[in-house]
Amino acid sequence: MHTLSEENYLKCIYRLWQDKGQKITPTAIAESLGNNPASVVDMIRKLTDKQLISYDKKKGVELTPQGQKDATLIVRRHRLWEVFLLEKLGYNWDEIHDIAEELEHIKDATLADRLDKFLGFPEYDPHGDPIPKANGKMAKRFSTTLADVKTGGSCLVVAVKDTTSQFLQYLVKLDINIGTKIQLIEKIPFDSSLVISINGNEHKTVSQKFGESLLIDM
Amino acid sequence: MHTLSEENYLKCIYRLWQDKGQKITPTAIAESLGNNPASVVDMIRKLTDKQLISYDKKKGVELTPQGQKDATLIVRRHRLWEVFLLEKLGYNWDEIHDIAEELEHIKDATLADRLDKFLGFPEYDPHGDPIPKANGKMAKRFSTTLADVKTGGSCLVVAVKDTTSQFLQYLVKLDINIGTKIQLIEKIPFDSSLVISINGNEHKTVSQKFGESLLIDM
DNA sequence: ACGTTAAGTTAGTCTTGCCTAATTTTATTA
DNA sequence: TAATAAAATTAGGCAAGACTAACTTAACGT
Repeated sequence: MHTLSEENYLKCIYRLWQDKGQKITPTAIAESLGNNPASVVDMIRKLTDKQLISYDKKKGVELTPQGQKDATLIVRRHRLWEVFLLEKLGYNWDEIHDIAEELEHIKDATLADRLDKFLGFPEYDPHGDPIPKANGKMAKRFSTTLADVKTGGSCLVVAVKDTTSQFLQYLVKLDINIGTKIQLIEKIPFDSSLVISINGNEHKTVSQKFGESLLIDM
Repeated sequence: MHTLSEENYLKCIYRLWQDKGQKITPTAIAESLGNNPASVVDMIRKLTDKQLISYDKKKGVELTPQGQKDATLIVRRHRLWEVFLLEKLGYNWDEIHDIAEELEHIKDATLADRLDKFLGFPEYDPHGDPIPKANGKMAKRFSTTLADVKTGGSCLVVAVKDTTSQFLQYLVKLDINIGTKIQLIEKIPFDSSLVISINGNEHKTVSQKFGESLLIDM
């Protein structure tokens, strides 16, 4: 199988691919992983040799069918472990990502499937991301953010785009969870800040960045 | 905290210490890990610098109080994960060791305690080894083996000293489990083979090595 | 179109953790 | 006790995966 590093690169490329659908450049990968672009070039060569990705200066980095399969499995494991940590071990929303980051690399042919069964075949992880099934398919991924809502409109929080504990802890503080109802009261033209009402409560102002990190369903 | 390699050395030293109580030499560690003695010497230096072990040519390798604490935690995590894999995910006896070998290195301050609670604070792991408590204490460890039983005597299997899948699969084949009753019918003087009766069934002959790998309670 | 900046790449280095080969130290035994 | 065997150690090296510095290629604004 793959090394820890290879798996992290694969997952990163997969995420960038899902997020943007745009051309994936070495620099983008480097930024995403906090690595040096030179290191990324090394790994691109390695993963290309292993036929997990292809790289073309025009098209950028792309996952091969095998690379997609492997990356999907890593994501599947990550999200299943997150469900386990939250539901079974009682961790908080903001604590599970980093631990799942380690657990996802445990190698065993049947582990993910057994865990999936044990957890009752969940469709979404605690952050609202769909969990790939054993066959690679997965439920719909949400893409509309709070920043896309029209003034006066209401929506439901269905997922988060950012899983850092800084963001998640902020959500806890604001009492926002998966399923929370948010109404967009006003957009401030100056800096695109958003004035919102959470569950019909008093108005609060959040940044544009915040709005873009919260996935919603209208 | 420690690297994967450091943790594996710590655990190995801990095991050798528990097993024999004798002097722990670089060669013994090398054999146990399947590494070259030269590599062991490197790591001894590293762990000594980190104040986890002490090394004296006369006394051999010894764990410092901190080293004991850290090693105990690794063993705790390993055995708790084994219980989880067997009881919750339905793995077989002989499949869990290698997976737990990876899971034991997951680093999180509260993970072991949460898992312990989730599993109902088990005292022993599926191989009959006592699980260290959060405070480092643990239940009695059995030390008498089937090879110590007197001819005609009976005993109960309480643990295995060998956790390789070769041995465990052999046990499955013989229908021996934790709690199985075994009577020693005869010892063959020539090669110390043992003629036994498992749960009162027909006589079977096992090797001395086999007898020494099965921990029992009289 | 050309010069400047950004992106990508190459070359060389470092650390970790392992190795082999050679050497020194310790044990064993004739 | 000397000879030999075994164990421990040192020296040097290698692969993975990161880095910095330097160089090349691409992009972009005037």
